[in-house]
Amino acid sequence: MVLEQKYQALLQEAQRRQLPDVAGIRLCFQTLSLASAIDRDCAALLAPHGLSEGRFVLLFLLDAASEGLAPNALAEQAGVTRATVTGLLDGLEREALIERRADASDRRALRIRLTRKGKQTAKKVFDQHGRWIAGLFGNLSPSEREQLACLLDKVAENIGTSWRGMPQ
Amino acid sequence: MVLEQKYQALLQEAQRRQLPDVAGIRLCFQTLSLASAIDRDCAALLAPHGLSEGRFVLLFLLDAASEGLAPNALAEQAGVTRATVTGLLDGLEREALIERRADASDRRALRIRLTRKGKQTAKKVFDQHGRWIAGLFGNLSPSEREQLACLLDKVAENIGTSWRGMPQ
DNA sequence: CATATATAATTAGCCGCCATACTATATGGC
DNA sequence: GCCATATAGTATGGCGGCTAATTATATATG
Repeated sequence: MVLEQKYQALLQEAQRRQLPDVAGIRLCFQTLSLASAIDRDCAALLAPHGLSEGRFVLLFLLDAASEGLAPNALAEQAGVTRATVTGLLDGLEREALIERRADASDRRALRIRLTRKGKQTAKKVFDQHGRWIAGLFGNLSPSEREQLACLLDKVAENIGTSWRGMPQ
Repeated sequence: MVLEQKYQALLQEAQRRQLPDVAGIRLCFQTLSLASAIDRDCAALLAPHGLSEGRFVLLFLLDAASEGLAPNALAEQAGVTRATVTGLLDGLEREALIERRADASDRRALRIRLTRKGKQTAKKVFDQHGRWIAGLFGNLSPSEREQLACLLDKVAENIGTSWRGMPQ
């Protein structure tokens, strides 16, 4: 697997400096490079539909809510700020995939609904996205998948614990 | 391991819709969530030094080049555009970690050098960063590391091949 | 020598994310 | 009923990516 250019540069430097645990560093960079590659692939899949990953998430959430959702609910479910949702909705509205309607009972609030085009796009994209993900991990056997999940969990345990309180 | 909020929402929807291969989807989201968590952790480690990940990479490259480097060389080694390097250098210059000097032999070119503060920061941060990474993967045995690297490679093979030419 | 082309760095504008600050509206306590 | 406080959505500005365009300088070619 090819590391991202920046990681290749960092890794080379780490080797030159004979840092301890170069293998661990390489593994870290490999993980990050894979994730970036997946993100890029996903972005390339979504772009022709006028979607980014953030917009896609909102589209998905809205498609599941036939009555529409308020921006603050979208923000909470997507795990981003309301300000970010405003920006993503601007994009979706430009693409004519959603519409903002005033809420009847609260004049501060909005109700976001998919347009007809939004629903059509959603249908097409979800299908494609599902097959894409299935393809990504399709050549791993069930036991390999379990191993991978287990190893990722094991790494995740260490995050946030490994440098706080370090001698600066 | 806890998935990012957005992935949790997507996964729940995938389950509700009974999409095929929910396990594969979960594994994908787990990988992406881990990478995001690593990035966040790294950002938190670097921020007190006035560094982002991009700036850190340049700092690393510059520390290795005692004679300084031109922005275009930095761009190439870091794998970003020269325009991006200009922005990163602006940040590093604001933090007084680097200085831009005119190149003696080519009046278009610059030579970027670390300041004294830049060198000191570099030394501290590299050390801390190295220990941080080592800690991240420190609880994996050699054989587990090899397994993980192998599984990541196997996933990486599928990227870019799994949706091109799909029935849209 | 003059001109065309290539290269170095920057600027400007876009995207998606964030935090912060603002306006409008609801709501609860006195 | 009035005012403090909370909430909804947005505006603003920063960061770090990108592409495309600009300006200055080098270099190669006729």
